Amino acid sequence: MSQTAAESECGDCPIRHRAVCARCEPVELERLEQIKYYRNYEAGQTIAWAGDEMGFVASVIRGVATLSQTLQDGRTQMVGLLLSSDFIGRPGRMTSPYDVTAISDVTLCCFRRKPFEQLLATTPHVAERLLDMSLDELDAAREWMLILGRKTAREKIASLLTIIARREATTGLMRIKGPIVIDLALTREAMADYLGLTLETVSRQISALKNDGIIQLDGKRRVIVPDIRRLMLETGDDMDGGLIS
Amino acid sequence: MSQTAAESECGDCPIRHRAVCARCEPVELERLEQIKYYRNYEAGQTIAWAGDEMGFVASVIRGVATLSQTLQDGRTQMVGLLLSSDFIGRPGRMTSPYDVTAISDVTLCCFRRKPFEQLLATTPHVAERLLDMSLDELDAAREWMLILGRKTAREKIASLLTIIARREATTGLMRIKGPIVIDLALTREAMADYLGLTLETVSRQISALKNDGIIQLDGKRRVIVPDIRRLMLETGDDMDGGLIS
DNA sequence: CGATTCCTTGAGACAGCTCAATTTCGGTGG
DNA sequence: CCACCGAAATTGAGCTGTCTCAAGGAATCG
Repeated sequence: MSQTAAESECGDCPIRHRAVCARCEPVELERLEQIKYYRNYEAGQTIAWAGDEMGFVASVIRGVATLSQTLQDGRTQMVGLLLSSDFIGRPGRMTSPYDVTAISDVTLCCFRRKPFEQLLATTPHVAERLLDMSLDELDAAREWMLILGRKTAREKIASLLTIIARREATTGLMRIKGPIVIDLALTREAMADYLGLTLETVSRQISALKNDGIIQLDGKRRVIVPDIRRLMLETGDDMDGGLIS
Repeated sequence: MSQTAAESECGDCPIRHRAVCARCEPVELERLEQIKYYRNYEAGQTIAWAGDEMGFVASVIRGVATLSQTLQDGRTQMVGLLLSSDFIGRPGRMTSPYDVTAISDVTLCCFRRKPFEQLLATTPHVAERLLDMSLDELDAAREWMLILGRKTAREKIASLLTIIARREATTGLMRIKGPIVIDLALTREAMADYLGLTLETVSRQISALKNDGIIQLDGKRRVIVPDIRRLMLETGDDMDGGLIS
């Protein structure tokens, strides 16, 4: 009764073809449907603390969540940025080793852990899809490691914007030419935690990119990229493979 | 005919119970056995360049290999450190996005790609194990991201030594108390590429840890840790969960 | 025993951090 | 619609950890 839209059937789900359930047959989907329930979080709310027991795994239907780790003295590093269709939780593990936080309003499609694990063991399509998604995340983590380890502050900002633009493009319509509008759910501090910088450095580098005409700002959280290729040139990446045409 | 020891059966394999084949039934093992072959690389040899086509996936039987990425101007970041039993390659992808390099003498157990993928699709135990290993690697990558993004040079060195000590301990016998001997296969430069530092900074910080009595050196590549807990205190990590007793 | 590669150590430069004001934005209530 | 408030972002000035450039020293191998 809480949200009619969200409580709808898997067939109508906006992430049906991208989430962990993407390859399910109707029969498998029916089994998933039996163990699923929706959950909402407000921006800023913690979904789970590191070490907490989590009774479910979940797909992000809507909004942005983060995984992050903290050192003794409070330094924190974001280690996962979860957008719609991304998967939360690890089968076979009761507790999350990371803090999981909603940084915008978030809706999750949760699956009770035990039945989900049984499903994994019995239906190949879920397990296959989860493997693929995990390997994609591993690739993303490795790209992220290059950013953290070897890029300058300016390159880090350009890389983050490019990554988000790329992901938004995959979801909606892909356009190489013409201005791209990026809606950052992230605060400057969250960007700093993503990139291993301070929020002041993030702010300075965004200003610098703006002054160089590579990006424009519309309010605090919206970035307009007139020419994505100019932005990509700022990432420092080897441009061999890529979406250039 | 080339190496009698290496050409032996899976039953005698030193990584039998830890590699991608760990959970295989005898029947499955037999199928694997049909598509496997061994390959050797010398220290320093490249196993694959980024973008190269790789006709196989493989398990590391012996030695140490690395995955690394390079920026336009030559800056490089290591993104994977592959020890014995680790898996190389991604099912469903023809080319490696990373440079794969043997940094010591390496023996691989290779599986021809196509038959391996068929095996994946038909035998659940290989796919299950691969999912688990991938998720472990993802966790490792995230720990690594924290190191790269937020730790000081000294903390980075201490973390690397702790990680290698931990992995060697898993292989052999685990000992919490008493001196631990770490055989680094890595040069200072490789450590720098791992940690996002320069080799000079690595050298300086190792010297500093030595001068503080936290480690001792035996030659260039062998480190003796008299008290692992003192080293772990230098990592900056939150020590809540861990192998303390 | 020379040559090569790897490692150590030093001195100065600089990118990004810290600390400290302001300013801007977005919402809220009058 | 406007005035106000708090959170978020910007900007400045000085500091510091790591990098850069450079010179030697130690191990390893033919």
